[in-house]
Amino acid sequence: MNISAASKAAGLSAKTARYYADIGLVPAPARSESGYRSYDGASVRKLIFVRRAREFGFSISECRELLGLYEDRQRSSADVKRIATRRLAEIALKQKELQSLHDELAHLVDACKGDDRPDCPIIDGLGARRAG
Amino acid sequence: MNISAASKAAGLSAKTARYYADIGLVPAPARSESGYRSYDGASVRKLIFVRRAREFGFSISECRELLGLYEDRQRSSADVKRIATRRLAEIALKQKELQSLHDELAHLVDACKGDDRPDCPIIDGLGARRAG
DNA sequence: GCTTGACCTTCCAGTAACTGGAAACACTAT
DNA sequence: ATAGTGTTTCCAGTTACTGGAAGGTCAAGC
Repeated sequence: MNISAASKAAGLSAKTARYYADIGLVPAPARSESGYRSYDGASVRKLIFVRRAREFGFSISECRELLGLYEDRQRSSADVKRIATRRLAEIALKQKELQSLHDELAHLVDACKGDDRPDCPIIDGLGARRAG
Repeated sequence: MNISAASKAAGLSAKTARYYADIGLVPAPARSESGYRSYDGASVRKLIFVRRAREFGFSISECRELLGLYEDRQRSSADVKRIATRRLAEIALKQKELQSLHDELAHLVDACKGDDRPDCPIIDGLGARRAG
């Protein structure tokens, strides 16, 4: 399996698959006689694993950790759960931030007439406050 | 007002204030005889405006646009509202994505016993799916 | 006058996670 | 033989800064 087929099967671009091997996130695949990368089922499964983990917002470094656990027959599910729980908390925090952002901006947008006059609560609201 | 005082008043680091002038987001401040940057009230207000806009998640390029409108006595509030509304839609989308991410990950975390055995629904859930 | 320390300057490099593109080689089909 | 696509490496660019080095400036204290 060449890199196009493999990355396509994993839902990644060839560039990204190459990149993941370059940075040592996944093992470097075998090479054909002419130097083409050659992927097997196991390598594709790892790429899928990484893609999914990235979609969940895990950083490359966390993906490295998770992939280590993915391959470790001796792993404890507690280790995995710890990482995922931390990530879950980050998501929850981001959600809260996004919510207050949304509310505040929606409030400004609501207050703005959106006509051809210059008076604009959005502009005023953006310039209003000092550091804090 | 030297750069420390100005950036502090605006809630930014000196590095960032320098950076904003370097990329032409805000006008380059005047210089003292010895070459120190010298900020006045108007420059500080612009820095505040940019900080607030950045906090709202507007990109540098959008900040450029907004700052243009901020300074434009002929602006129409409709122009501002258009940009803010677009941003609001992006936030709403991000919120939805984050929500489904949260639900999916929370589901996996719930299903994981978190003990010292290797069986782990989180790992399984990450590796499970093909591209899509 | 001199030193100390805080502040300022410029410039270069690095961050995260890729993405785009150039130049050259490989493979497949006609 | 040639065209077209796929692959290789390598370098640069993206976003929005941040860190750090090397050196100039300023105010205070002795």
